[in-house]
Amino acid sequence: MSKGIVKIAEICGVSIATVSRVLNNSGPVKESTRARILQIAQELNYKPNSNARSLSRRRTDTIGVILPELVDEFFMGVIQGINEVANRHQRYIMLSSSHSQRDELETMLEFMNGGRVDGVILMAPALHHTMKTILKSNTRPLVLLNCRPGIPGIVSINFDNFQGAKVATEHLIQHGYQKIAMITGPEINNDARERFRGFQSALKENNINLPESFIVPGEFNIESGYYGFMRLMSLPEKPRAIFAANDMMVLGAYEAAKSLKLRIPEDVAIAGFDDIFLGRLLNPRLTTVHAPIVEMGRAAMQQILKMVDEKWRPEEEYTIHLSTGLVIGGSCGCKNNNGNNFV
Amino acid sequence: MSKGIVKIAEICGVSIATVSRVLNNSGPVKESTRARILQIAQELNYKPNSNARSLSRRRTDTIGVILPELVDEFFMGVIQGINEVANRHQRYIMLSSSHSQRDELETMLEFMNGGRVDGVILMAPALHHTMKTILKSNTRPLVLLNCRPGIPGIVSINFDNFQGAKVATEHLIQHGYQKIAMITGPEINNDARERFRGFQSALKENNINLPESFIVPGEFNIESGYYGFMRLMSLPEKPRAIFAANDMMVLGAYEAAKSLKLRIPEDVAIAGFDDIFLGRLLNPRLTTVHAPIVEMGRAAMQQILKMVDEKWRPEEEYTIHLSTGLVIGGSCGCKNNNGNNFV
DNA sequence: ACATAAAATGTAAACGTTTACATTTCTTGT
DNA sequence: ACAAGAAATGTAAACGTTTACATTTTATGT
Repeated sequence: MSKGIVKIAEICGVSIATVSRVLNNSGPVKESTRARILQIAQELNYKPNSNARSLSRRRTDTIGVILPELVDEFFMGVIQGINEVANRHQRYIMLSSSHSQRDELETMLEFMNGGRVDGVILMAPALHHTMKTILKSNTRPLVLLNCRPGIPGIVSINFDNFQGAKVATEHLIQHGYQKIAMITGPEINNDARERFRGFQSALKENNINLPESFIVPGEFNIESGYYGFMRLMSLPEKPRAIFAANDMMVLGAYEAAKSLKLRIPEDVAIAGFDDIFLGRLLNPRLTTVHAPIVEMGRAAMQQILKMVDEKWRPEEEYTIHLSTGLVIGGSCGCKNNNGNNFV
Repeated sequence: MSKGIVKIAEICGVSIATVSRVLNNSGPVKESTRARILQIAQELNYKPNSNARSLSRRRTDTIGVILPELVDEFFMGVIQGINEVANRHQRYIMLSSSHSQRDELETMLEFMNGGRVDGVILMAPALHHTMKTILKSNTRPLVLLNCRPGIPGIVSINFDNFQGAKVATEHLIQHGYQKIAMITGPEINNDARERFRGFQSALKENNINLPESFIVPGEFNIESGYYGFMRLMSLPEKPRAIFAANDMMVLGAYEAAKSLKLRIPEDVAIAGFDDIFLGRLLNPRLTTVHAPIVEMGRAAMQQILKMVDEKWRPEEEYTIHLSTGLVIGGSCGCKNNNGNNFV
């Protein structure tokens, strides 16, 4: 027997066009037939075949999301925000996390040219140049997370890393520390670079000298935080405070401090960036910059929907900065009055 | 001008059938034309339209994944495993996390009848009965995570909660503790029930009495762990050891212990379940049961692909148990020799 | 050179919708 | 009762593939 819309049409003794009109609320249909069709559809448990539908309408109601990896609390937050807005607008999300850059490119190509999605949210703190050329062709709406490629017609969303880092650093300065070091993030990472710039800027404006040795490179993971801390503390002239480019590295630093029997913040103060869940459990609680990750996911989805639904495209490069905020714990030297430290 | 496969056909001066054959490696094609077609396709940056393709082949190479919420490290792990296998098999994953049960049902219906996916992985520790009726119609391959609905033809994958809980409890018993309490999980949660059963079983086999007051209900979150611990410690007869149904609750318990100035494990020993990242950072490090979450994701994807590709369906109810393992920290009373406690 | 089979290619009908356009059926005012 | 316009419905052509079947071309053995 016939299927889908045709079946309904046969049962109701109308044409498929009428059925389609009812199902999509397009064009006028007599109330009685509308009701009848709706009822039969209900009874048959009918759901329109989305492939046929997408083929015809040339849109899928699906947004592709490409993330670098799926390991972090960080990505979880972004997905959560994306999903939230997607749900609200009845969109589906196609998720892909690519381990290799090869995968990333392949997926992007598929998304851009394969008709699988209406638009793409790409999170890529570091952009392969082949990817850049792909992005320039710019076939479908695209929102970039955590990077600014300088390509017209593309929206990118970033934390205000510069400002956040600056504020955190200023806070350390206000405590009276003069010897402040930083454990940076990977050179290629856009966030990392901006955070470093913010740090520098704060020092400069306060006329605080920054010796080369006070800049140690990290990799955004626990281990590099550990070794970064160790390295700083083995300097002849030790820093009094450390700003770490992300919280993960702070975890390593705490561990290192413990094994060196250094107290935080009495011997060395610390501030981080991201405001991961764990930071709130540290003892002393971590002073850090809150990165609004869920908000980033939401904003990304909202932007992409705007582009898809309203065919809106930015004229030039268009960057949204999500403002960050300082979360004060005890690690910077502030009196830490919260009782959330389990450990 | 014409598009897609037609365009290629025109340029190469062949029929679309030939192009299709080349692109899909179906049927024989002369080597020279094959090469030619492939080259043109390459030049045009051609990707087959997946909607047309799916419509025709009646498969989408996409697997739907429905999760209850997207907040936890737990879900992240599952997705990671799913994604890993999906990548390897060139499949796409459509992710949906539903906050309301209404959403969950709606999404399931769409996935099952809308032709958007080839199969569904559903994680639902508690199953709405409407969902059960939907599942019985059983239109597409389905893998259930963390629940066993007792419906034939459906695969479900679970941690070996019973065994894990039993082993953990036995470990506490081996330390010589006789007064052992448990903070349980939500009644409706399948994992929670099984873990409780394992706990009971261990006590019973060792002839240890379990007073009613030693069973306090929790909600799998930090707060309930906190209050559960408080409640147990305000009993006239306090437990010497506590088994918590998951690690999140342990976090609350640690906090409570701290505020009561009770030492772990000297005053009260603790064991948890899940082996979350955080547990390794606690001081003392948490003794817990490792739940192989990434493995669960992988297994789920593998099963669903088996069902999709080989049209395999289990005759009856079919449950896979992923074995758990005890991770020994210091919270149970063991000498904790690892140096990973940052805090 | 010819019959026969194998290899290569082409034709056309699906797949299940949407939608522009055409046609029929109602209203409504006269 | 009729014309004119509005409302309701129908027809058929897309959308871009895959694939069964038919046809043409090429290779092989005699």
